[in-house]
Amino acid sequence: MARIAAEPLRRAEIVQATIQEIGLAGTLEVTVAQIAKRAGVSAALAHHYFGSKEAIFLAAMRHVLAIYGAEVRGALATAHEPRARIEAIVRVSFSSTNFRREVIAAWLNFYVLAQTMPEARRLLEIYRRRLHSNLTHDLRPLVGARAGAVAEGLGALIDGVYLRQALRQRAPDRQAAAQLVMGCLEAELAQGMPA
Amino acid sequence: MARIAAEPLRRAEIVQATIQEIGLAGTLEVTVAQIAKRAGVSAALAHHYFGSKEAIFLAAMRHVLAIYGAEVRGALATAHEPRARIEAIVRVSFSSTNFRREVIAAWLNFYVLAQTMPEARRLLEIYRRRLHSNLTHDLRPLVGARAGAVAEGLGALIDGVYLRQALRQRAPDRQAAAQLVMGCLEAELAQGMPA
DNA sequence: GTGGATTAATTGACTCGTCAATCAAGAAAC
DNA sequence: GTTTCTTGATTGACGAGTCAATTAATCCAC
Repeated sequence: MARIAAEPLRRAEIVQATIQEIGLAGTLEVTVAQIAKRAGVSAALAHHYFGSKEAIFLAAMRHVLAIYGAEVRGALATAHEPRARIEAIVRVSFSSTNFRREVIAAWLNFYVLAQTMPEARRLLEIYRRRLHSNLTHDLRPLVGARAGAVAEGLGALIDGVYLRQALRQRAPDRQAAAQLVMGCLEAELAQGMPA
Repeated sequence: MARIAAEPLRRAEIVQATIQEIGLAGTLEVTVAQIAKRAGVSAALAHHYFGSKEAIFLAAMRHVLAIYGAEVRGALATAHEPRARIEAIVRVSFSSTNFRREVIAAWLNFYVLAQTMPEARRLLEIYRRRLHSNLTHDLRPLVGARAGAVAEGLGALIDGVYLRQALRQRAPDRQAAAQLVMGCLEAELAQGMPA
């Protein structure tokens, strides 16, 4: 062996730098050199560890999705009432970790990435399905057969709020964003079970 | 003078080709050569008429927004009841002209474009503001002071449905999409005026 | 009408920059 | 002295934008 394991550290640094660069540029048109520079390494090293630019993007995506997933799991672990669980998911979606400039820009660009990279599409599909499944599960006791449709709506709404935030110049207003989705949830819950 | 005016025709063809290429690629990473080839002209001609790739993208964007705007105006012209007007806007948003593969992909990428091009951002802002204004106007008599918030929600939801459709492989289901948004609208209207 | 003059339309070939990916070699740990 | 870590230099491809040249329609003077 030689040296302490630098690989995991470097990989993490490069992934972080990738998210930051995408956030700063607002685009996937970021060069490996830029990413590497921000990570404090050479472009060659980034290629050495990841093999390709695509792989770097995928790693960044996995990271963002992993963080989100972990937070959701954490929040759900301590919420037991259906209503509270749904609110927990919404709150995590607009937490300070996830609902911030770079990450929002990253999400937007991941959707673009998914247009050309099957693996990226697959990752987003997993996120979408899990969100849908979580929401449906806890909506069932509240709105019965409408659970699926309402879950679909909430999911789309969350994505829409992200998309629109990407357009804004101002810093994300987590409170307002969460409130907006909660309002819609409120209205749907008031509808109750289907007639 | 010389020849019949070919310029407007060519411009339109190039704009069409641009939307198609973006739709096909799912990305803004399309070459001017590709666009020109699809339009049946040389890349040099595209540059001649538009000056730059950015200008081509902006023209494509203006075209998509103009079509959408025109359809909305048309639909609103024959709807007078608030409820009918709101439904008209939703229906247009998921009309066969707007809610189809290429145009959806184009929208997604226009959001990315807006991250770097102020003019693109401006155009999307105008779309957003007009939608918000239209919805708020007709929501006022139905939900009173909540009109603004509900309009914001509906707008975000529509954008979200577009975003999610961009991820799907299947052809867009206009009926289902419109139904989803209508369902949310329904729930919000049932809430009525704020207490 | 007719034949240049004028002007728009159109393009192939070229330039110049950029960037992903490679490689061979150097530095540093153990 | 072996292995990992790291990089500068290089390559090869690609693509936006330019330009000079060609084509062809229309006008006008006669």
